[in-house]
Amino acid sequence: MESDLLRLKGVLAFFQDLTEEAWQDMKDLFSYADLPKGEYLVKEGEYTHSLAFVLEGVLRAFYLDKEGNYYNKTFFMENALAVSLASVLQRVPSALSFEALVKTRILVANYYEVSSLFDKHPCVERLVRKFLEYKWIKKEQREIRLVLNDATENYAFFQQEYPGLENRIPQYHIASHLGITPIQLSRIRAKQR
Amino acid sequence: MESDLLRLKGVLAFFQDLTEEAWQDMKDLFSYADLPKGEYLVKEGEYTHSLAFVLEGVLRAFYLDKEGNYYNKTFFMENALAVSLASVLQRVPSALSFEALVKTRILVANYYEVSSLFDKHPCVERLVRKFLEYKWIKKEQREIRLVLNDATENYAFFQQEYPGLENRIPQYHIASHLGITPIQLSRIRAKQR
DNA sequence: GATTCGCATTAACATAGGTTAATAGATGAA
DNA sequence: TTCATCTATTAACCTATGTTAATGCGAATC
Repeated sequence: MESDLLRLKGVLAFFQDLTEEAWQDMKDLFSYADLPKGEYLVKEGEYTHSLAFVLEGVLRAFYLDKEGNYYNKTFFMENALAVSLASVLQRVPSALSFEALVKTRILVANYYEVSSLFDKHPCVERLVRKFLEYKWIKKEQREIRLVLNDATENYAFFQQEYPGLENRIPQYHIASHLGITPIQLSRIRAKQR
Repeated sequence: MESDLLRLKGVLAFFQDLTEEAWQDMKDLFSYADLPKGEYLVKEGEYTHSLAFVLEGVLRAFYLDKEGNYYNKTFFMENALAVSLASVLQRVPSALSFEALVKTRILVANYYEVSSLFDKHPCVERLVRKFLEYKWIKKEQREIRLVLNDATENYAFFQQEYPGLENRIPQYHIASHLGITPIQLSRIRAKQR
């Protein structure tokens, strides 16, 4: 549907306005995909080129260590752009996996096809640069919060950052994102009531 | 001294080999600076363009919140490249301050002069890109460690990442980097003995 | 409808880490 | 040297969080 592409266009414009010609070339690179609950968009260890725009649903990007502990790095709700940046930029296997936590509908492009527009449309390269800078700042702020704040404060921040998400996915996924156990998250929620 | 520039060249080559012509243009952009203990290279709130290479000494990059709590984000020892990336890339005031923790000797360039070499020497732009990717990976790994590891594990990692630094700067700076109090760090060190 | 399973909550106990205060060693200034 | 200051350590106590286990609820399966 046309309105899905318009939503994408609007989100991209938050980072950088595109010329009409750039957008015409860009939008053709996206196609629809449906991810059932539990399906992976990117699996750890795979080479990936996916750049996904979430139309409906929720994805998580998570890291798994040798002992089997996992860490939910980021959630992607409606209108979020999901990409395994380190992997795509360096063309190395992804250290992260991306999984649909509910039935999810996305628009997905091949990042390398997008980057092939850079020479023809400098505004696309600028968009990517600004997106990277935005992610960099977000990452830096998160690092600071993890060190300076306790879990109660981080949970309050989570609720602002991902409105309503606490009612759409299991609590243990949120606990992992906060770096605590589901038991401790349950205590924090009990105090909040 | 020539050997100082050669050290810089060697460190840059870790990221990307430069053509001889690029290096000739690049090295002229650097000049010496001496920072007495306690002096700032970059102050929070300032616009900065500094790209510093540490010849001798230690710098810290730290963030200060409204309540006066500070967080030592990164230390820069010999052969490290110190730059307030978010600030330089976005040309916005730095959220971080950079301070010499001991008498420190650096080579310093204006990042914008370096970036003006991009068109003439694509290998310089590639070097910067690879440096950013390297920092991105480091940041991601640190985020994972902060969430999945406890302070004892993080201190062990710190000792590997910054060999010998625990004997060159006050313990409370290290505690801040680990997100704990100096008291807790003292307990961890006592157990280590 | 009965059963099973996944998930959230709670309790009880253990450990990690924060706070305050006292102490002592090291450093620097007079 | 002497004094003041800064820093690290330790103790005592408190809070946050982890671990294990029990409970109960709700969704999915049969």
